[in-house]
Amino acid sequence: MTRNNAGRPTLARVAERAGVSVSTASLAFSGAGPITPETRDRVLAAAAELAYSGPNPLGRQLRSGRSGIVGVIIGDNPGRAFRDPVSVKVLDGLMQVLGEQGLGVLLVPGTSRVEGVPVDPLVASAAMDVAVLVWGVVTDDPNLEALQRRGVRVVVGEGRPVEGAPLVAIEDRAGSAEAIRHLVALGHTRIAEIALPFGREERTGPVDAQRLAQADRTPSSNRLAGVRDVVEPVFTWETPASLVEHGRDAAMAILGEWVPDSERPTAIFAQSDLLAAGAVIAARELGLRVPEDVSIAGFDGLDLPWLSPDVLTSVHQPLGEKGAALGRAVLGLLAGDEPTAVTLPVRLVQGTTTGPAPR
Amino acid sequence: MTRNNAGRPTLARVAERAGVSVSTASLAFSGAGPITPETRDRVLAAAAELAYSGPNPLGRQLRSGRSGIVGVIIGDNPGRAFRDPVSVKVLDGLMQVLGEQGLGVLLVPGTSRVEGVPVDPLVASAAMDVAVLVWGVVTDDPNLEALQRRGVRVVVGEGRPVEGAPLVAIEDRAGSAEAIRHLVALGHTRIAEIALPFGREERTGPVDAQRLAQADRTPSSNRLAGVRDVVEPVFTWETPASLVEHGRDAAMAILGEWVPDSERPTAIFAQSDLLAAGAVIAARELGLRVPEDVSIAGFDGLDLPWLSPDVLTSVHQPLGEKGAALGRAVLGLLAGDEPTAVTLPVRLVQGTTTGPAPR
DNA sequence: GCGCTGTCGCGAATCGATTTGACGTGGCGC
DNA sequence: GCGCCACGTCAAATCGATTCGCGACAGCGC
Repeated sequence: MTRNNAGRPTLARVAERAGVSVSTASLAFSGAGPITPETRDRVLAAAAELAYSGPNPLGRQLRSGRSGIVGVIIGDNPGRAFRDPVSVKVLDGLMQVLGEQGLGVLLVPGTSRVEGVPVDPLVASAAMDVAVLVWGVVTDDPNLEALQRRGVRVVVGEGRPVEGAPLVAIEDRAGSAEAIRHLVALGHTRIAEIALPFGREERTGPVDAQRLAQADRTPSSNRLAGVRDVVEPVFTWETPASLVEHGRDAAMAILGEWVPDSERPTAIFAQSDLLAAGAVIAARELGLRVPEDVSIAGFDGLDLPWLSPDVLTSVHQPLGEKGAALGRAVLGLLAGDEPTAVTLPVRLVQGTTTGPAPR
Repeated sequence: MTRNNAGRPTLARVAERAGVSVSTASLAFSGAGPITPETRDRVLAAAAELAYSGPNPLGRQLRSGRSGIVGVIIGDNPGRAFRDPVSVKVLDGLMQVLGEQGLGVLLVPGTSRVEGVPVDPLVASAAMDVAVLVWGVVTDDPNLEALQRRGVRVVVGEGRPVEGAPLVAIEDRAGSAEAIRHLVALGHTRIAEIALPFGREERTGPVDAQRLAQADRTPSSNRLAGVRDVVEPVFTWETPASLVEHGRDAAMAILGEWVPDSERPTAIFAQSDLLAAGAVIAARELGLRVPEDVSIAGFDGLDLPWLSPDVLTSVHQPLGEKGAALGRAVLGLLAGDEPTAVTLPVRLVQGTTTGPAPR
């Protein structure tokens, strides 16, 4: 096994060449502690001659007990997780804040690829100072358990509260309720709903009361509740992920020809913008006009240029700010602050996809 | 400064409790070396009692000289980098391969946020065994220089060859040429081109010969060359990024009303599918039929359900496989293999967006 | 019963840095 | 001129694990 850094100079060699002790050489680089400019320059000169490019992070990390790495547990492999711009924007805000403190983001798959092993090996043993669980922590989450057992502190985004862990959430319930009130105010009475995955296992298809009772995952369960704070939807369809094609499939089932015109929902509330966009596309393909024949509202407030000329009516959530709040929670944890819970506000923004109910 | 792992048990404590030496306890966990089942069980039992969850990765890393971390230098902040599904798919393939070996992916911004500092602090000092430069290495790339100075080995994707670094590329030039030949065979003579960023600084707008001579970045410069292997485009527009809105803007300029019908290009080749999709949307908005009035071809072979009912004619590249090849290159480097260059094949797939030239 | 062989556990060195308390020196105050 | 203080440097301990070579002990064959 070739060692990774075979033959590279060490601080000891630099110190020797500069004619100082290792401790002094360390001071020259870290700047923590008294040292005369001449001594430091001598050390730096020696370093330059040896092509020494600064202290080995591994040594520093062991000594300080910190890796400078924040693990981000993404619900699935990136191929799926990052197809949704929502995740990307949150990650962006998070990296922004962490980057300013020199902290790096380690991407960790949230599902195990290996049968019989509950979590990814990285969850179980990669070096990280804090882990961020970005989406949908469920009860008895195996990742959460593994991390806590290791003593890795955790920040939770959009999940159920975890003892001792900061939580960053948004007003899922109130926002959903607001969207529905908007539809009701427009005269809609037959409102259908396209839901994000809310159960432990993935399913697709219509949802009945029994299935609904198993709603366990956030944020979908909160959004389900928000809808029901206002009306009982006439139809709910469960999707396996927040993707355009699933929204399209759902809307096809909701609006398809087999539904008598008199019973067809006049409005659809989708729990994400990508699902809503899929619904718009399905409506177009079915020859239905949006919003004259059917109104469609989403959740997230994404900018979707390809849906042009339509602009989604959507519950806007501050995605970058959510990521930033997660980042600040991480920093707080590292600084030893008491964990707190943050709930960010949302706001309904009307686009062109909702209008008065057809008569 | 609170140490991160204050009070957590160490291997030494476990060994003490189990009544064995530290070295034996280490063997119990690593499994490398002879140890009787009874001894190992005693150690594991002691570990369980102390809630010791396995060797501290930091200690292990220092000793082995390896961090188990692969840095992925993303050209920009993730907010921009991952808006393109191309990046996501490559990252997915990469993580797949690395994950199997227990290697983690550290996301590193490729641009510095701080004035005067050429690279992100993570590039300069984060622990990583190998760095992957995924997109468009330019000559004198500051990231590349910083990494090489540190002695971090590098894998290059889609860039100019780097001494001692494995390279993974695709047949950009041949693929572009094939797309153009397809258009020519359909009778198109006035072909316009929408280019990915190809210069060092970002620009938007029409491109003249002088600007073209500055083409420095891959893969765009190769695709430019491929087009010119077949015909000279009548018009080239440069975009700042591979995004739908930029493709739309470009196509608006190319197809807009100010262009006399007799001079309007009858076909557009875009260097990415997102750009091509933007062009399709622009054509729709301008009331032009695709492909009757204008043919549009892209590059990447993305699945774009929201472009429905259109399906892009596109040069398909094996994105996941590209990521996997990058991953294998990383593993090869770590195993000490001689670096090699890989070029993956592409393949033109006809969709519904190209057809015979209008007469 | 002696010696040889193989197995398993142990001690100590090592990875590369940080940090603390001690020490020497030179300057200054009284 | 003596003593004290401040400043800068250094030696040594420490972080937590891995690994190598040695030694002890048990079993076996003759």
